[in-house]
Amino acid sequence: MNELGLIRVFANSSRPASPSFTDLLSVQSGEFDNFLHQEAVSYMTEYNTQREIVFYPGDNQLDPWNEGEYLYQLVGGDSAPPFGSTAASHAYNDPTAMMFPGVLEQKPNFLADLFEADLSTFPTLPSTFSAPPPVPPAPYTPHYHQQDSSSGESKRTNRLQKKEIYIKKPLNAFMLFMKDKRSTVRSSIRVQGSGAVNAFLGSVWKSLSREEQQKYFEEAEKQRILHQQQYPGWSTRDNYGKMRGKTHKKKLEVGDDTDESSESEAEESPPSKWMMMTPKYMEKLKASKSRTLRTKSHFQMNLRSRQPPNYQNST
DNA sequence: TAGCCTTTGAAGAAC
DNA sequence: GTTCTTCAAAGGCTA
Repeated sequence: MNELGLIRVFANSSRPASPSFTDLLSVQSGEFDNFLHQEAVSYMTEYNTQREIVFYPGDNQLDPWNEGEYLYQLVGGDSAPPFGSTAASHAYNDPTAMMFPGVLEQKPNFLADLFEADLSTFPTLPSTFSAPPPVPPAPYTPHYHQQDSSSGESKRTNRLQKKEIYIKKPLNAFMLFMKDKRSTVRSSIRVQGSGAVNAFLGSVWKSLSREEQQKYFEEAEKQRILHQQQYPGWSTRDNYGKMRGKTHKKKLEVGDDTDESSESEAEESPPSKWMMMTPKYMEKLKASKSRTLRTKSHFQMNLRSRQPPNYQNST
């Protein structure tokens, strides 16, 4: 198992739409190896008032998603204790010490020092740095099952399948990505519920390059074609309404925009810290300030701008 | 035990 | 043609 890990530390509770994961993937490809061997801090960036530190104490081949990968986010902001305080020390020492035994024994105030330090003294990627040839990506081997009722079926579709023959929609690229990465992320960020995990994976997905997303689009297209062959004549409309429940009712209410701005939003539960860190939440916050008469449906459409699928080249 | 939450993408419905 | 809705997965939580 690789003894690798990374820690991302945010000085504030908000952060911009992240270039960070792309940076991370650059690390994955080995670009920063020379630094990593020498420095505990692999990479750090600063944008506006945020500081992000990718912490990588290891010298193995990098793959953030391999077994042994750890990701921890220390959320700062108003409610976070000041760095250097006992509480803060506890907050970041615990997971870090657990992840990187020995590191903090040598540098007990490591993270606090980082936040006090002059960023310019830390290693960044020099423009003249000659990166080694990129590591070719491993062949994609998804470890999930399609139409396999024996493993982890969703509660709702499982229920429906017991009642009648129910053919599920093939998974799209993002769903495949989530299925592939969920377990790793869930164990890493240590949050309960899939909501936060999915929110995080959504932001990760958007930070991936098209090349990195491509394998999932290709796999989704393969599954779509296979599904078409297996169930000729089947259409997604066949499933319409079969999941209908409170969700549907709620969305219908949202569609009635006569008073949605006052009531439905007032009834929303406050977002978690984690959610407040997601780029989507920040977009939402920004949009809600300028919103006047738009309906919530319009609002959602704006956030979820569509992009043409990019699997055409793969066939 | 049903539904919510939360994400993106695809497809169909509605306009 | 554009906009909107639904459903794919996951599992802890709530009513």
